Amino acid sequence: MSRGIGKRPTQADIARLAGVSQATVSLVLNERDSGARISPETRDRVLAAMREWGYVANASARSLAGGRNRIIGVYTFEPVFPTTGVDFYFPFLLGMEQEAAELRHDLLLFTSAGGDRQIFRDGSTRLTLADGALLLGRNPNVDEIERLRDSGFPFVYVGHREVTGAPVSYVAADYTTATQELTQRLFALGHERVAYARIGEGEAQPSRDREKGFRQAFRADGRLIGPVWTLESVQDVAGLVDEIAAAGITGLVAEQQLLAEEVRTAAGRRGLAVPTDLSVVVLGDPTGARQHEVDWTGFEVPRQEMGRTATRLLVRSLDSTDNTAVRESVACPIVPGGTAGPRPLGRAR
Amino acid sequence: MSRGIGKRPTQADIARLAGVSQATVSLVLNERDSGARISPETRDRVLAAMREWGYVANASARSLAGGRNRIIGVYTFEPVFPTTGVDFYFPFLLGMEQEAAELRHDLLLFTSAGGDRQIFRDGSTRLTLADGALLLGRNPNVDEIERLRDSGFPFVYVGHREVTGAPVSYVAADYTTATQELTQRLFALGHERVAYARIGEGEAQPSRDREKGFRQAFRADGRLIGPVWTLESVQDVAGLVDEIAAAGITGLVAEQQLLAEEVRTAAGRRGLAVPTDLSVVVLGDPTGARQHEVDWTGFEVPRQEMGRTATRLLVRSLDSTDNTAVRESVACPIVPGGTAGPRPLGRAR
DNA sequence: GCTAGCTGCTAATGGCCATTAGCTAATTTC
DNA sequence: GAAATTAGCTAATGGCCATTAGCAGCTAGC
Repeated sequence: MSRGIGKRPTQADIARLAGVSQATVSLVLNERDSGARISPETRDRVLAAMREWGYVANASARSLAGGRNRIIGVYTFEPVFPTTGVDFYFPFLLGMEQEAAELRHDLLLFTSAGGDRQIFRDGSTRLTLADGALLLGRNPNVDEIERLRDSGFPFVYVGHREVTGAPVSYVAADYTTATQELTQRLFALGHERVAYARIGEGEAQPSRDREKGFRQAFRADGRLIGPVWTLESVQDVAGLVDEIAAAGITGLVAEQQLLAEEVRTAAGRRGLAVPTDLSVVVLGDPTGARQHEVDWTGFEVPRQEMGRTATRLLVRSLDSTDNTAVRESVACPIVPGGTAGPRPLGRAR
Repeated sequence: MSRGIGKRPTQADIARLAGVSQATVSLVLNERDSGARISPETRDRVLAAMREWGYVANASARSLAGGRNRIIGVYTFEPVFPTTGVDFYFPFLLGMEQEAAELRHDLLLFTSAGGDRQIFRDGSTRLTLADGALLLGRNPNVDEIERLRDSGFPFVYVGHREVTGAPVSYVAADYTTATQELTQRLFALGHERVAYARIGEGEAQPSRDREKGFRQAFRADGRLIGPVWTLESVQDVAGLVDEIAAAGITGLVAEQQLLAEEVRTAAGRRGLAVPTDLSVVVLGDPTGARQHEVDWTGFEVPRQEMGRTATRLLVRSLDSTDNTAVRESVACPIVPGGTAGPRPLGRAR
């Protein structure tokens, strides 16, 4: 059955077999409504030859000649699948897959970078095999992103990315609005003294976006902005709870779930229960989360939807000639949970 | 920054800029230990031009010229990610990703087929963009597999595949050995009357492999082969339990977890407890499994390892010129569980 | 001064396809 | 029956790169 082992037939081979020219084979194959016409007999002869010899077009040559490839590259700055990131990345991928399938594109997962993940490698990048790319990762290499942007290669970053120079396209979760809503929900529950806390330096974009939402909530209500505490590490939680008690805080907006968990434990030791004495909302970042028993009030990061949106955006920009940067944000669904309650009464202090 | 929007520089452009020939650019880029030598000054000039203009090689042209692409296609006969299959397919993908990364290959996920998944489409397939492919799916289209085999395109099927005509390469879980072991384990626990049961027609390869293991266990022990029951649907479980009781069966080898669950429930209603009165082992197929409370004795399908092995096999066959079909099987780890106990004593019947 | 050998580069080719200008033969128009 | 049109095809080109044969200029050897 297997003819000419190791070498697949080309259009030229088929042409020779069918007694036509290579161009005719190409025309039959692509069957456009272009000027050229092919008689049914010739067409059938060519198709028969293709079938008999198991002709399959060489996709590389095709893309070289034609341009589009209908392939979307997916590049992550951390290994996608390998264990640690599995739960984090998988929903993004899921969304991309779904949308790509609908838009009739395939996904090329760039995984081969190995240890030090970098897009460019000896002045070359495999990324360009695809028509465009979706970039992913919490700790991207900004230089490389800028270089890619300057190369004119179309891509969409999944996650909020601001770089120097010209802007890049991205899809971001709308942490700001969600944080604002959660904070206002605390206000609505009667909390007067609401604070924000995080672990780490808060320089990352997602962190800034969240804080911004927190501030907006106050501004919208015409209130004086509540305290924002930045802890260096989990060790400092005890001190944080001291401050909470001292300042009479009854509503806490916690950036990380880990932080919320620690606060809950530490507060418990002081006889403060969540949410009876202290309401806590969590801002969707499951980093280092340990337990899953508590049903935290907070929001979800719409990862799957972000994957879909990014894909849609990318394909749209591939279809158009306009290559200005685009941004889109995706709403974060609020999770009601059970850790935000009414302000404790009679707690004068 | 962005020069010549929409068009990336080619080697010819760089060559013109650096005052050399296109071939020189290519040589600098690839820097092989081939015959050609380039002086350091020229090299630097070229590299500088590449950097300045943001040169990136066109991967399609490269693969067209060079041959290998270091891309492995992944094709599934069912959508990979979309919800239902997620848990099923993900471990395979995980294994493929890991192995591909180690072997410095990228993964091209063919997802664009849309509703009716078929490899060939108007006489063409995008699969060949990759150097080879990994095929996946419980309900493959056999015609297409045969056609792909006949086309000479290298691929490895993940799962046991027998087709007509020439054989194809595959990696299969060793259901046979695992089933044999489990059955023998029942023997070792003293069970004299051991039966096999499944839901569905049992024509699929995995089903046949399991039954084979069951038979081998008996043969190895020189026993008369126990009954094999094939149920049409879950409805028939009550009847099955009747038969079990009537035949004095104390050890049951259940193909599907769903079946095991139903048997356990139905047996319970008759006052038969698992494993006190009836030992049940499950053959790794979680199809339709509902609950997870019971710690079934059975085996695991080593999906991740299968993904790795298939990838390794494929790359090895790409590296060699020999393209005969290869097979490999991966052992299924036995899960001790708690549903297989010693034969009930005094149960004369 | 002539040859041999080396260094450093280039011209040319091929890989497979899509596209277009243009050609031939058949058919229609007047 | 000549001119115009049309149907059906092909030759040629370009897309970007890797590879190889070979050329020009130089040095070393005798």
